[in-house]
Amino acid sequence: MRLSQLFTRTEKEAPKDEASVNAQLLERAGFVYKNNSGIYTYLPLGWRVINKITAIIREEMNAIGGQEMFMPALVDKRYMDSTGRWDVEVAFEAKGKKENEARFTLGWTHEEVITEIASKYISSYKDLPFSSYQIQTKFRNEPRAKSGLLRGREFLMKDLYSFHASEEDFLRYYEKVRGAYHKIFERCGLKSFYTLAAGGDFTASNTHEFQVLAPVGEDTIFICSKCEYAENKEISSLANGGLCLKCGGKVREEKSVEVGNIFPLGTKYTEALNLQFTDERGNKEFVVMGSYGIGLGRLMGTVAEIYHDKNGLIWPESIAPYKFILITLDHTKEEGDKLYQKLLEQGAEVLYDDREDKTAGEKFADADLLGIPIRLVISPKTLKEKSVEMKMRGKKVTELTKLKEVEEKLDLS
RNA sequence: CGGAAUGUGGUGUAACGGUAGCACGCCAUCUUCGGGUGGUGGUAGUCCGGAUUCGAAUUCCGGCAUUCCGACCA
Repeated sequence: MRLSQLFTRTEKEAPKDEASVNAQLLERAGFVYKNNSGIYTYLPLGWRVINKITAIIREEMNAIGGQEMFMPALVDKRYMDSTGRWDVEVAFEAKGKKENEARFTLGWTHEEVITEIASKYISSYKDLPFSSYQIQTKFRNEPRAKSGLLRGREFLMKDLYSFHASEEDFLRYYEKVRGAYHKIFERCGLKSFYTLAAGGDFTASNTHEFQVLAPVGEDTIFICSKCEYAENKEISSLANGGLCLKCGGKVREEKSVEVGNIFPLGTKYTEALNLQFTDERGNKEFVVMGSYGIGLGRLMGTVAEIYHDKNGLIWPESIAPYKFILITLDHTKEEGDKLYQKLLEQGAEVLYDDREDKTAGEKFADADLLGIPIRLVISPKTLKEKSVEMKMRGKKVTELTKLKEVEEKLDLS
């Protein structure tokens, strides 16, 4: 992508109507646009990041047998009535303009919907286990959207649902999802703490959250400094400075962002929607269920909260919108074009700052703000050495690489 | 939903109740060319509705929006 063609532009000053670091940087850099409180557009650069995250999530979900599908965002009232979740506070209602038309909720979760669908295809223990996920916009009328992408009213979510013949089988899968989630967050550059928590509207039993430590987080968790056992403060029996129940290590209190959660649902939904199967002995049993969520925007926002410096974003390579940013200085566009073509031919993801009306300072400042991992500079200075200068975002050192050797020296994939 | 703050060109800001100004951006042009270069000309604004007043960006009332604190948070 040529920067001269990119339709967004960076902003020198932080927007005055955003206080959180993630929103300030992502808006300044042109990754997102705020349409309303808690409602954001992903602009081209931001959408690339989302797609990177999506790809990672898909890989890990597929690896544990999740089958991707896509459910309606308009969820008929009958679904939510089946479990008494029509009148929840966060639900948006949607209906046509005419009187007495069907009423819908804008999907804020899909347990009811997928359970009904599953009831068509699951009738025997042989049909189980089964798990399926989707990546879709969720709508929740949050009483207070806040912190940029961290708590929105409309947001992308990966929701996975699993169905099992027994509690034991469910628990085995639960642990698999746990592993997959840790991998996902790790691949996005985040260290997540597996945290015992409450289930809210979803289930009466305890659930687990994946928490990433960050001051901006709205959750407070207790973590054992030794074994990393963690509990959400809202249900915790631990105390700051106290001792861990598991290993006796010292417990500390931290602010954190809930980037994912996993819920044991038991038979709450399968009973409500009468999803039963016939077991080996011919008995009818209710299917045991779990649901597992990850907010994509929140994940992206959390990465921005953690990976930045005073000059801007610092994307982990795995989810950066582009791996390289190529800058030309002082009328070296011709050589820049050549290298850009070469990189493209090698399949490299490169953002090319070919703007001729910008000074070196502006280009460097933009490269920093955008947070592209590897910066390549071509200038009269480097060309004298028949080289291109390389610098990693967030590091001070630069090194020269011969133009001829770019392909061998750089990992272009 | 309770509390607080703030709404001025695209962005960030200034203006005692009395000419809406500055910087950045953008357009044109010249200049400069390794960390937001310098000049000249141009472009564009008081959230919405009402009230007070000779006169309202400024005061008052109502609304809407955004942010923050709290409640809530699958």
